[in-house]
Amino acid sequence: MPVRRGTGAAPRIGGPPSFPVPVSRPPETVPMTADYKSTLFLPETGFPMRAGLPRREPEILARWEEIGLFGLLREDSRGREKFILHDGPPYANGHLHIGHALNKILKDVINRSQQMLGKDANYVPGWDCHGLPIEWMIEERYRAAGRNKDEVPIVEFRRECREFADKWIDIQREEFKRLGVIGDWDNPYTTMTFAAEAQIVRELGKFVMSGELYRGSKPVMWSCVEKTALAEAEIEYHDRASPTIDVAFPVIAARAPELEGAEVAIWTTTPWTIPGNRAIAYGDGLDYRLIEVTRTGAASGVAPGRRIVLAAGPMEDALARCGVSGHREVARFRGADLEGAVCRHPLRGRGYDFDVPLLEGDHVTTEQGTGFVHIAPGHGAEDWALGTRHGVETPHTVDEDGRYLDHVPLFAGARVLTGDGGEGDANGRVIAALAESGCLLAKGRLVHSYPHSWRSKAPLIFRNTSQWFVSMESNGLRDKALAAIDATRWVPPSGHARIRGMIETRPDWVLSRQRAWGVPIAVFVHKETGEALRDRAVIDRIADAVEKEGADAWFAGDPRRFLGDGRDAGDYEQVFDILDVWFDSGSTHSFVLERRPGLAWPASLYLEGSDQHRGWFHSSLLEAAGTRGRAPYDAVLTHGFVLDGEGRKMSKSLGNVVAPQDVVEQYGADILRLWVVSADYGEDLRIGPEIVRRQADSYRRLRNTMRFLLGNLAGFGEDERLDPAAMPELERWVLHRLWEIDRLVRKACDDFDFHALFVALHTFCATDLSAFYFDIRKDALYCDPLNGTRRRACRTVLDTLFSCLTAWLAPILCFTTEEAWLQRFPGEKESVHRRVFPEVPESWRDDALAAKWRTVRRLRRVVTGALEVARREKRIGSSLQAHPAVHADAADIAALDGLDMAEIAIASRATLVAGAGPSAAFRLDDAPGVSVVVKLADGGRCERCWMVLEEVGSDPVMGDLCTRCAGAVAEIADVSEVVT
RNA sequence: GGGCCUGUAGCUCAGUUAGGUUAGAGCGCACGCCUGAUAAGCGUGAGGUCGGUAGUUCAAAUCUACCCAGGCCCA
Repeated sequence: MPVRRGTGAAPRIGGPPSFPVPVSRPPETVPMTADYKSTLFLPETGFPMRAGLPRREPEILARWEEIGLFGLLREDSRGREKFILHDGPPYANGHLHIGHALNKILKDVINRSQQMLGKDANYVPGWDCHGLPIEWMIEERYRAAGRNKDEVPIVEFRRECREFADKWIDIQREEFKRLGVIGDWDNPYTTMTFAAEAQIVRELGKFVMSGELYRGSKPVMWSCVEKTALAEAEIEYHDRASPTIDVAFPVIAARAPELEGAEVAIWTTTPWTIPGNRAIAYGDGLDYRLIEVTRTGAASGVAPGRRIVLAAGPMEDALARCGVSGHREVARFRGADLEGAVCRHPLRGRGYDFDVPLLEGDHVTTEQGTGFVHIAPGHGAEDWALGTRHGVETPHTVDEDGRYLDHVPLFAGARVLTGDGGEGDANGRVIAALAESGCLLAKGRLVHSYPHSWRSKAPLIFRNTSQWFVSMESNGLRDKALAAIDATRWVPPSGHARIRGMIETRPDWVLSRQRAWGVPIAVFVHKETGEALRDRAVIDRIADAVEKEGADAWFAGDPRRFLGDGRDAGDYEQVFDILDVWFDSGSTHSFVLERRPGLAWPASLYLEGSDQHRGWFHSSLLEAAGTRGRAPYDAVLTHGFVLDGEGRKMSKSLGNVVAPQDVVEQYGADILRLWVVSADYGEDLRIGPEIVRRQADSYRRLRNTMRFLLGNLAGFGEDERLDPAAMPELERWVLHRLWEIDRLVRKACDDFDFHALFVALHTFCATDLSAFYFDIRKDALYCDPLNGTRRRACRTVLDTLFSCLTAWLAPILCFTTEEAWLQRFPGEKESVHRRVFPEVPESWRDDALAAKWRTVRRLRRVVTGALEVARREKRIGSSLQAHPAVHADAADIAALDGLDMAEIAIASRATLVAGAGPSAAFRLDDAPGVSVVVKLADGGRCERCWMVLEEVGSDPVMGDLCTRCAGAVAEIADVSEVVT
């Protein structure tokens, strides 16, 4: 006779008081072979096993938007201690890449965790808007349309740049939101709002007022055709033939007496820079030789008897160039021996009557040339840096056309390059003059890689130009910045040394750019004195105008409105250079943290990739140290860079780029967020198809843990809750573990160590819960009488686990934990993110119990090992078929006092025996003294709980059940009768 | 070339600061069990010259030097 199934499937468990809905029929009529499944309390939940994150996450986002979650959080945490993570602004062009995703997810995890630690983590995202890349995009458009940028009014050009930035802000904002990043997305900050531009002007004004801003000069890559400076990215390198010369600089002073009357040889491919020469660089660790020429070839301009200093490495080549066929070595030197030596310029007596000092230069090599480098501070970046460091002047020698200025002796008016980029007469005239002076040792030609303009394709030169600087020394900026570094917490600590090294040696900050899209260096220069106008009122008038009209006010306005009465605009030059964009972003702390309600200065934390030691951390530090005497942050956290699965840099050409949008679309943002915390982001991170798949695996375990909790908490009510004191040890052990993990979670959040947090939680879910606690308690949850103490204790703990796990994982799995939380608590404005981490009472701590259960699990491992052998021998399948006998020393047996080893090992029965077991018993090497003999459990199988017990069959009515199950079924039947 | 950093099982990481038992974990993998968490759950197992070489030491993943590979920032 077929068993008639009940009207419902499994008993539904409703709200409190929780009792099941009726089962199929009264127990008396249940036949011996009944299907008891419907009498079990099996898990039930609408929380699906398959996440479907790509579809579900946008729904959750929409709900957050709808309830105004960010606003609710601000209300909830009003008055709490603030945690301000100040957002480093990404540049507003292009879609997000994986590095953006890493950065913003990390920030989000930190903000959410600080919020749940009980703080007010108000996060205002921002964008960096000014600068070259956007200018190029607009220029590119003009080119495509056949327009010339220079013919477009600057205000119109700037407007197009602004619109371009706006467009990308909108796109990136949506992409960031999709990652689950929560913040004030409706009111982000940008560097191009009028208020921001005005504040940047004010900040610059502080450097003007302090006198730290000064006009100096610096060589830049210059196109004589376009008459403009070019940025690195606008430069192409092509082969070009250049003249080469070896030039002798006579020594006029040196420590070593042998050097008297000797000459230092330099080699260069730019003869035209010799008029700009002001020093010679040598390498400290290099070997040098002083030689005397004894024989020369016919074509040589070098006479025997001349004494020349050269580096040992390139000496033979250099002498060959000079036609020297015989020489003798007079002396040997180390570079360091040349310290303090001075030469005269080879054109001395013809307008070049200054000394040429020998300086140590760490860029000097012996690969080419003579081992000495001619230093023209106006014509090379390294030359300028070395010269500036030693107080050597940087002369202006050529104008914007590439023509020697009038004050240049001998060569005024000569051209380095012609108007169309061709070779001018400067090189030839300089070479001729050197030959006349007798200092030309050799000349030749060389084809080498040389910079050219990307636009005109004409060769470029390094040309000295006027620029605006912030002095590192005049007002003690360097010292202030170094002190600020020492007062800041750097995570990881190596960041301290990294930025310190940079600040210690960096030259003055070049603030000016000859560009259009940026905040102007809003300064007036007195035409006669060359001094910047230092007048608080003028600066305020400019800033106020910018606040109302934007920075265009500076470009479009009449200077008289700023200068005020009593000054003649004709006396002043208005500076139209713009600020280095690093000054913009370095000032964000002032127009965001200081001026926005709800925020605070300084920031609790700045968090960016490690490249920002040179970038934003650096510029923010200098800006704030100069204007406020300290860093704008209390702590700085850096993360590494994202590499591909093999640890290589990602590039389009390698085809190894992982786009965050693709991961989100295929797996979901929670998977990407899991990836972030699964790695040690203090170092470089890898991502590739396999690594993403691994995250999906880890995710499944966490999701299923939550699903198990939800399923077994169906209908849980407060009246069912049990006090820990009344709980079995197993439950109290779980509470102890929660106490331990709570501590770990809070410490990990303090340390921003989410990898440790993730590992701890994942291992806890997999090892302690799924493989141990849940596995053991499934029997009680499914089979025990509905309100049995053991079952109530377990459900109470499951409730606590749910509370803790959803909170602890919420900063990471922001979507999944929300889904799980709402599954149980679907309130209108309910959100897991509005919670704080649950209070875990100290009373849950029980070290003695933990020690005891370490023993329990050690014994259990021997049992499971023994069961596996029995399984292999086909003696058992399910562990419930077994009856293990555990032999252990008396101390271990005593430790199990009051515990049921059968329950713990999921066997039907277990026996504990003190003493050594039989020699054939199963043992594990790492559990000495413990052995297990697996017997088969005697008795019949309970058709409900599947335990094999001798008592089965003893119930007169339900002969196929054990006593416990018979009672449970009877209880259900009683209740069902009441209900029906 | 310089500054900072990294290299431990297929993957992600502990362990290195203060050298000391057979180098651990989770995942993956293989095999098996269960079929009442089921595109789940449980168990067992395999898998590592600790980037390489040389050195210090009774003893090195751990300290030193050099080398190789990779990253960021400079040059």
